[in-house]
Amino acid sequence: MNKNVNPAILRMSSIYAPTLKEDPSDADITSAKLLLRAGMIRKEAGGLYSFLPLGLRVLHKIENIVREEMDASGAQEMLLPFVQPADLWRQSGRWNVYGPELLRVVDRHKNEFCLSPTHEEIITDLISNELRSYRDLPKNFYQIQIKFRDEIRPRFGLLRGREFVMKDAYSFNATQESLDETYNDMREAYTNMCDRIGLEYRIVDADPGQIGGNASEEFMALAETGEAELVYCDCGYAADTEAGACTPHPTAYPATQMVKLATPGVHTIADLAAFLGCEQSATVKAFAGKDEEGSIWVLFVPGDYEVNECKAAGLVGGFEPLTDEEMAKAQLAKGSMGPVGLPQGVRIAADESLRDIERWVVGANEDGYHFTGAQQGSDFTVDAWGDLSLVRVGDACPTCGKPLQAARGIEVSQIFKLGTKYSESMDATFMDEQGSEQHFLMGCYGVGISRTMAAVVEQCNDENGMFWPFSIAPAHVCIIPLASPGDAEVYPVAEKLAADFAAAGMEVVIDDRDERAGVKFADADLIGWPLQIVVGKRGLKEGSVEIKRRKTGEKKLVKLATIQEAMAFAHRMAKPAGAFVHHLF
RNA sequence: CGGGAUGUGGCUCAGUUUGGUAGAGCGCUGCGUUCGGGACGCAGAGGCCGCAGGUUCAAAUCCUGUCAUCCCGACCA
Repeated sequence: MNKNVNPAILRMSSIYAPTLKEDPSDADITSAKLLLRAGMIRKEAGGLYSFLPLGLRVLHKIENIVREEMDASGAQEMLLPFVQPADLWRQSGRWNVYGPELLRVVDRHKNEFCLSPTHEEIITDLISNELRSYRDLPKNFYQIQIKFRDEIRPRFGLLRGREFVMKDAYSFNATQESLDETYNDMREAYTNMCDRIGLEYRIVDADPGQIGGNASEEFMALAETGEAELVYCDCGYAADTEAGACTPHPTAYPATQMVKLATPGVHTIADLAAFLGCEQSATVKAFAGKDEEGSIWVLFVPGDYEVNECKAAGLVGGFEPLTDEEMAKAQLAKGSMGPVGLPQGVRIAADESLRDIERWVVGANEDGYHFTGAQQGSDFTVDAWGDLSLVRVGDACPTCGKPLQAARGIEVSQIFKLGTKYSESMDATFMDEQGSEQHFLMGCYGVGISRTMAAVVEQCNDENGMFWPFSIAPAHVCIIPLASPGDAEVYPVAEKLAADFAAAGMEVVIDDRDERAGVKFADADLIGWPLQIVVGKRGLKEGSVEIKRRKTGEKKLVKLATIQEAMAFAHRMAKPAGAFVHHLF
């Protein structure tokens, strides 16, 4: 094993980074293909990856940025156990709720444990014993650790692994104002992280969902390959499509009494509107599902909108669409459901916007028939009103009214106000100023570290490979000597450059392999070092080397003397990486 | 968990329909010629064809089971 004479300089001749010419056949998304091809990660099994040296360098850089921002926010780092006793999960009630995604194991004493998918239980248990007074609050603890979730279908490389690296933080606050403050601090810290990492992202309103909190936002890295849909507006508003506020404008169908119409050949809302010669917005769409207790609900939204199942869950308390069999069993006529004459016990929920529409055009709960002019209050009554529609592109922005635009994104992090959900179930309390026991107000704040790495690649790639932002690149500069190792003309210059860069605080790698120029160029492009410096005989004749910016492809011949000056400058200013680039181009 | 597809040297794949004992390209080793955008020649190494049964004189190939991977659906950082 060769000792590395200057540890600040990476050597391609010894780094374990086996690059591949072809895409591995089981890689299904750009980031996975490129990270695998660049020798940064390897797949062990479905959703399980090894990080090779270069990949780990990137991962560590992201971790450190996250760590710095968390520390700056006043949060304190901890490390909680990865294997957790089942009892804690039984206390919180999630042992049964979590389902098969929670991987359960039994030890030699037949005690049950789980591989932690998240750490609310253990942190709450940990601090509840010793964080006793309002004087100790607020506190915010975080850790960077592996999580395990036994995904139904792991895919998309690091974007949806079963095992993944996450930063999770949990805050404990005495008052709502304090929780709001911590939440905002986290929001700011996350904004800083995303900016430093170089992501193109949007902060979107998210669905607090079953976690039971009352506010939540997600940081979405914009990418066509993202799984999440979002709507946004130039004014800065953005929301997860599932959480986006939606204000449809249904129109009234002209009718003064309820009429039952035979509607042969009508199967869809479009058919119905055409049959009646009206806008789709003048009809009402129905959708059946059941709540947590199994009670059946039929939801109604304006005909030109879709039902938002996520929001429905919030309104009626858990929501699952009925299967065809369940609908038949409940005597619901698929395709012609309406609020008039529903079976006993079926409840009705409707979109807020329909409140102002007195008479509806709806199914007659009988195949081939519809009602026009079904009257609210007399022909039927609505049990629950709420925002139930799925926001569409072009809808008015809730803050400024301009038409919303659509995009896709990768959820790289999320911040939550949990409230007392876990402190109540785990009975974690503190003593307030009045000397009475209170449940902690909690917040939780997660960053998908390994997912972020993949998200960056999804944004920063071209036909030749990746290009890393300076802040998280495995190294800043790759020096490429175009000669056989030991060449007396080229190598001394290349080595000197490498040493000078390293001395000035740059992370530098030298491609000292005995490879042809094409191989070195191709690998450098694939791995995505932000800067490449080609040292060849051609340039050296004039005392210069070629500098290439990977991201833009810009190339420039630069005199060695100029580089010396730039390094001296960067050294004086104690500003490494960035300062070089500006001075060299 | 349903529907579809695929498992063949390190990687990407052909061969399976019509059974006859395994191939190509890349990569790897050695020698030579090359050397500013994934070079060329010659000589090599490397596979009980995912696994387990079965049919057959004979199975990568046909049958059964099983495991894994990928795609499409319901869940999620």
